Amino acid sequence: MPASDSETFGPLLHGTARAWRQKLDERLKPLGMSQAKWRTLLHLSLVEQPLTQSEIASRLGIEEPTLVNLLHRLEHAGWVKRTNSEHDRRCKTVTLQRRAHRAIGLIDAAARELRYELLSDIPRRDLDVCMRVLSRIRGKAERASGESTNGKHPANGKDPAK
Amino acid sequence: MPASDSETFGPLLHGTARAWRQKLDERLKPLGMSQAKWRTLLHLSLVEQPLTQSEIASRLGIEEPTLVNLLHRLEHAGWVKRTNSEHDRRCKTVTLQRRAHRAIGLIDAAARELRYELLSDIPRRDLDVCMRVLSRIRGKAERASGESTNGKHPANGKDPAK
DNA sequence: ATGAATTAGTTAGCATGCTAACTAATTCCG
DNA sequence: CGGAATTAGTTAGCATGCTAACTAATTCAT
Repeated sequence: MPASDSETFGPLLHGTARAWRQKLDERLKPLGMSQAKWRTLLHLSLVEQPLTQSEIASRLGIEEPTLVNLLHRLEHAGWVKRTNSEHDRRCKTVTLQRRAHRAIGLIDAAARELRYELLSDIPRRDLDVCMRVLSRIRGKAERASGESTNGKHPANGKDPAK
Repeated sequence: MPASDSETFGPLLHGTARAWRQKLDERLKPLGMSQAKWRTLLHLSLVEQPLTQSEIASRLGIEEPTLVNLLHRLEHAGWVKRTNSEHDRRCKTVTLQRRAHRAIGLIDAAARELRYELLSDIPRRDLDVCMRVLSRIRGKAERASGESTNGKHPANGKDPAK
């Protein structure tokens, strides 16, 4: 039974992502930060123009209600500020507070340090292969909801209970 | 800048795992199931002896309180039953209900089908490389909490607010 | 120009994960 | 034996994600 038994790919993928996130969260905790919050701040710091909430959600790849919640926490802790847009009264734009500008360097350094620890001794070529495989899987999982790539599988027969 | 910019490895890993889980949950939904629940049932179905809760948590790689919650839902929906152990009154053993035995085949087929769709056209060798890389990363992320591999980074300066 | 459709944001409610702090039972040791 | 330490399970409270259903504002189409 090779280490590559594809039965185990799902759990392995899931477990690796979880372990990485947990490790990062553990390191960011003393800074009052977490991966989800940090990612948000980072995206905000990379643009000049303030973004609207839906733009941010889209960049982060999360749903709007998830972001609303996240922003509540970020705003409450003084990392960001929400401002009603002039032009479109539906929109709010989100800007970083000074505090965030000051902290982002530190936070980013912790993330980069972890990345280095986890990836540095893995051969570049293997990493490349791995990233291509992941991209491909993610692409397929995100595209196409119902349609099987092959014609097989009715994929449903009964709806037990409920 | 190649597609393999290691800056993007974290988000890619995280995003791929999320896309996979979401796709599976979407397919299991009509069966009243989800990835977390299904994994639990699957582990229970692979042993003859009923397991205790702590054994299950350990096999699933989740914390006990997380499992307690999960089992509440599984029990409430009639998938499993909890029984007080005779020998050790602290323990409870968990067994599958008939309903679960009947459904597991269906559920497993859906999971296997998805795995096939996502992985089948990826060259075996690439998949092997990818799995080895992931294993290595997970191993490093799970081991060793504080110790940096290099001596750099004071990694802390202020504990803002809170 | 106005009613329908769309878009931005929110709230409510759930699922899945965590840590901290607790109870009850068992085991370990002196 | 009997108190200390350990183990199993729980509760409480939070973070991060989701969908569904809602309000308010804007845009589109007739």
